[in-house]
Amino acid sequence: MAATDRSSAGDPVRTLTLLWREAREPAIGQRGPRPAQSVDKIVDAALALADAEGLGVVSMRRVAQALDVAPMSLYTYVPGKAELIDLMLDTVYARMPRREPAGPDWRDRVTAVADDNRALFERHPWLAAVSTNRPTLGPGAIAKYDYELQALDGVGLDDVDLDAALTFVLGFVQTCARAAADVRTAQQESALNDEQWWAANQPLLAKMFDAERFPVASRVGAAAGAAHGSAYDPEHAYAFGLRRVLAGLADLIERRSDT
Amino acid sequence: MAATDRSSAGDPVRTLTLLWREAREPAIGQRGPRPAQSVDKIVDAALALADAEGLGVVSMRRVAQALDVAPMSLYTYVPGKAELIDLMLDTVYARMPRREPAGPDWRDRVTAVADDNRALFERHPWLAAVSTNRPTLGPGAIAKYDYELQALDGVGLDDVDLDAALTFVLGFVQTCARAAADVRTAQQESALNDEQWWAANQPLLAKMFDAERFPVASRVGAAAGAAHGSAYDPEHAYAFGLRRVLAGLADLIERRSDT
DNA sequence: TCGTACGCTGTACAACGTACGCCGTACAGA
DNA sequence: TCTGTACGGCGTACGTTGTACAGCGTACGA
Repeated sequence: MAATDRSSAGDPVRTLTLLWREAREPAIGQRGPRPAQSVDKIVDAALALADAEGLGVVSMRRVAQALDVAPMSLYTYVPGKAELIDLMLDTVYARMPRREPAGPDWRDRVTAVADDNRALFERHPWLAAVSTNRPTLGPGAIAKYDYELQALDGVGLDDVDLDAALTFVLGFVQTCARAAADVRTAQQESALNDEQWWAANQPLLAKMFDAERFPVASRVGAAAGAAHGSAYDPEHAYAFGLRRVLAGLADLIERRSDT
Repeated sequence: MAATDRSSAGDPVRTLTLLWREAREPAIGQRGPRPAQSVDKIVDAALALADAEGLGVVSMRRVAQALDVAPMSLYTYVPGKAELIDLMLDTVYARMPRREPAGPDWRDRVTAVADDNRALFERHPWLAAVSTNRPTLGPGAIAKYDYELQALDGVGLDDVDLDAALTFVLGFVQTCARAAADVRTAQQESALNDEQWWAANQPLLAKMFDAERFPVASRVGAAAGAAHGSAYDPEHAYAFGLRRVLAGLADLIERRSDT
């Protein structure tokens, strides 16, 4: 299988029991050598590797090497790489801070949720590269869900809207984080600074910002580029977007005027 | 290089000239055999493959096979797979419909932009699997940018906010599309129907929806699951989110009361 | 003490992107 | 018309990935 870095393939029941650390399936008698590793050790090693060098270097061989173990030994504990990534995800979810509610104003509480999630993506940049964040339904994900729902609980939304509102907020943060990560990697892998880039693309830039073919794009693109110092400013996008998100939710919470 | 399915590595100048179909670098004399393929033929073949069978089967070998050509021949026209994906992206952007403005109300115009983008992700499901949508700055991307900006031009936003607002809308649609794609693939690869899944996970479900440990999650999760018939309903998430997005933008456009 | 369950691992396979160098074609210049 | 050479095409090979499989040795249950 040529799996891209996606989570969770294979038997979903097996994945779930693993996430909840339910009894492993042999485990009847305790014959044979005692396990020298553990699921947690493997997940921690993979996490350390991903945090330090990115998801790209997280291969089964590399994780095994970090544990001083043969690559195939990992498969004694984990069904495959997809499940390992699921475990990594659930682990960082479980370790997120669970503060006291940020205040009586739901806006402050939602802002805190958004900021915490943004910080999560900053602490673990590889999160933005995991293609699927499909709810793993592990203990960490559910604890996170429970905690974050509380920020919006009691403001008068029914439960269905409550769930949708949280999904909306988290989706926004994720999009921002991914965009920010894209900018970072783009900057890293092109060894060009801005000046060199503009010089090298001089002839094309005229076409790109052709005010006749693309009147609005050339005008707005120039203005945005000048304001941010580059084509995309993650910080500004987050600040702007969060205000829109809060205003959008306010319309639902404080007015309830639309369906 | 262990590239995941991401776009654009290598020399960005080369990528840009390719996107704009600028003169290829040899092309001084016209010696040697005439090219039997072309960039466009290759991109079209890759697009057909991706549309039909997903991004996972788009390998250089497979694209070459579709063109009845040896794998390495593709490298005569395209520097590598990353650039090929950039070209695929820009091509589908270029082919998006460019309608007349949807009406005098900016809400209708923004809704049309969102719907068109959602349709794009539905027509090309592999788009959701491309990890990076970093602006390729190809002709298609710029034409799309120019066209979509017009939906929000003239409503009283300054250019910087205009750019940010569009980014905000498109980010929302992208998040929805990715989530929807995740649901689809999850359903496909687990051959379990809902009933079997619930039966198999019976013992774990009690823990997962433990009303003592996770009071809010269990309550809201149950309500949302019952309302949608599953854990996540892409259609509902899109409808809900789009209303929030419009309300969030309205707060900026019609009130301009916050910074 | 012995059988066996089970942890561990070496080897191997299929698939990937792509570097390298050869082959043959067909035009530019003579 | 002839020839040198630029260039399209591609066969081979390398390094990397996830992981199937079979064998080996350990340490507990009986």
